[in-house]
Amino acid sequence: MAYWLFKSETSTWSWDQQKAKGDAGEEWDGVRNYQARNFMREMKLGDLGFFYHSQKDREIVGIVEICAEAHPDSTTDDDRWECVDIKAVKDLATPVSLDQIKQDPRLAEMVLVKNSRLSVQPVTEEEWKIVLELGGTTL
DNA sequence: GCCAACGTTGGC
DNA sequence: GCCAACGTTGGC
Repeated sequence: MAYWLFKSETSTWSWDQQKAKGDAGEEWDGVRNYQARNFMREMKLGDLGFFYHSQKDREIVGIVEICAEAHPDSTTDDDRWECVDIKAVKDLATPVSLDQIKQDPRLAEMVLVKNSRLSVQPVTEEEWKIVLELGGTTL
C-alpha cells in the first residue's frame, strides 16, 4: 500500500466537487508534468491519498482512494498523458494547513514542502500517519 | 499581484 | 546535447 498527495486549486476542482462524485470517483486529468504522471503510473487500486487545496486555502482537507489505475487522459489526444481515477473517502476532522506542516519538524521532508510545484506526489507511511494525527482523523 | 522556482521547448 | 527563453505554478 502506497500513499500519495493530490493537489488542486479550489477554483479548478475542489474537495466539494470531488465528494459530490461519490464512489464513482473522477479522473484526475489535466496533468501535464512527467514526474506527476510517472507517480500516477505507479499507483495501485486501493492506494490512498490526501486531497490538498493549493493557492488560497493551502491545506489538506480530505482522503481519497485510487479507484482506477493509470489510463489515457480523456482530455487530450496526446498519448503521453495518463491519469488515474480517485474517489473521496472522508474529510479530515480538522484540515491540516501548510503552515502546520512546515512547523512540524517530522514533516520537513515532505514533497509538499520541498517541491511545492509538484501536483501529484508520494507521501511516506510515516508522514501519512503524522498528518492523520494532526487532522484528528483515523481511518 | 508579484516573483522565485521549476519544467519544457526549440535553436544552435 | 546544451542552454537560453519562455510559460506556469503556487507561496507569500
